[in-house]
Amino acid sequence: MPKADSREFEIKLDTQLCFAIYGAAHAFTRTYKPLLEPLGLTYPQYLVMITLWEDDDQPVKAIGDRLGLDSGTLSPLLKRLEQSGLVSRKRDRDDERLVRISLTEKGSDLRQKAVEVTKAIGRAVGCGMEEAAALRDALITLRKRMNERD
Amino acid sequence: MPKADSREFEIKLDTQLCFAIYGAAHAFTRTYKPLLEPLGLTYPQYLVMITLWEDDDQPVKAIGDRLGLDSGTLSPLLKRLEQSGLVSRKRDRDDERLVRISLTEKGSDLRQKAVEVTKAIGRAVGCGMEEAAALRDALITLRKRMNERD
DNA sequence: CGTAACTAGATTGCGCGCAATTGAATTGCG
DNA sequence: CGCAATTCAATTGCGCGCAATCTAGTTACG
Repeated sequence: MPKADSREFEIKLDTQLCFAIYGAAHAFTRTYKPLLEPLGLTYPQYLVMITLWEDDDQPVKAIGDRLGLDSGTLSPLLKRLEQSGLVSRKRDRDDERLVRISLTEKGSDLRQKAVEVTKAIGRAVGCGMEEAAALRDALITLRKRMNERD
Repeated sequence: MPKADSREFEIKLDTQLCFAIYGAAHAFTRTYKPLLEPLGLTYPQYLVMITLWEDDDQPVKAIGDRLGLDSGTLSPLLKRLEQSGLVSRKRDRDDERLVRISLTEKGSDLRQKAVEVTKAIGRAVGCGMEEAAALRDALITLRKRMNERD
């Protein structure tokens, strides 16, 4: 039994929740990478495309709120998606501060291939829907608690 | 009930486990950041320090295996830790391919402050030990399954 | 009306994270 | 022994992720 003294308190990597999350996050990106490569997307770009498939024609800010990313991340990312011909960027006529991001036809069509990626990931995760859903909800709860406290 | 056709299959961001992990990982780094700043560490640097507090004088490769990072990430990171005076880097005498990383006295001493960070994170997570441990184990299992399949 | 506060997006700078390449040291095999 | 294959670390290049700063457009308030 370790003493309460700071000099004796152990910091064990394997017991830390944060390290488990860190590792799982990397495992996911590694699993996604080869699946998204044929679509010409990185994982964050894939997330942006999902938000657009859910709701087309959104301002950058809305996408950022949805994904928890700021313009420093999104501006160059969206420029790359535009370069790939998947989205278009136009100023909102009524509020010229806004840049609205819309799917091109190519971007819209990509969704069909993305569905296969989602299914492949489901197989890679290799656990039941309920188990995955429970884990997901626990993580969402955790995130909310952490965001509240600071 | 959506049809099995790819054109109809929905990809809902909020139902995706990967997005929950992605978000939780970012929430953790955001929570760690202000706590680690006084120590002059980033979160990945903190992970490296933990592995060294557990086992001093390790080759770069061993640290990489432990954390799942490669030399492309570790080389510059370790150089910054050396710059901060927390670690030293010396070639192994017996096998000159290896660079052994050791804690300096300053690096060793930092552990006491790190203990307080760990405790603060525990409070921020704001859930019981058993709950956190269960979540952690579920994530470790998930990671293992994903790494096996590719 | 006009200025101050606010908001949206872009840019810069820095630190990962990872693939690919390089170079040096070591091991293995004929 | 000698050469090929392997291993380790460093480097390069690219894409996030985020803080800080900047510019332009909008809103609020006197």
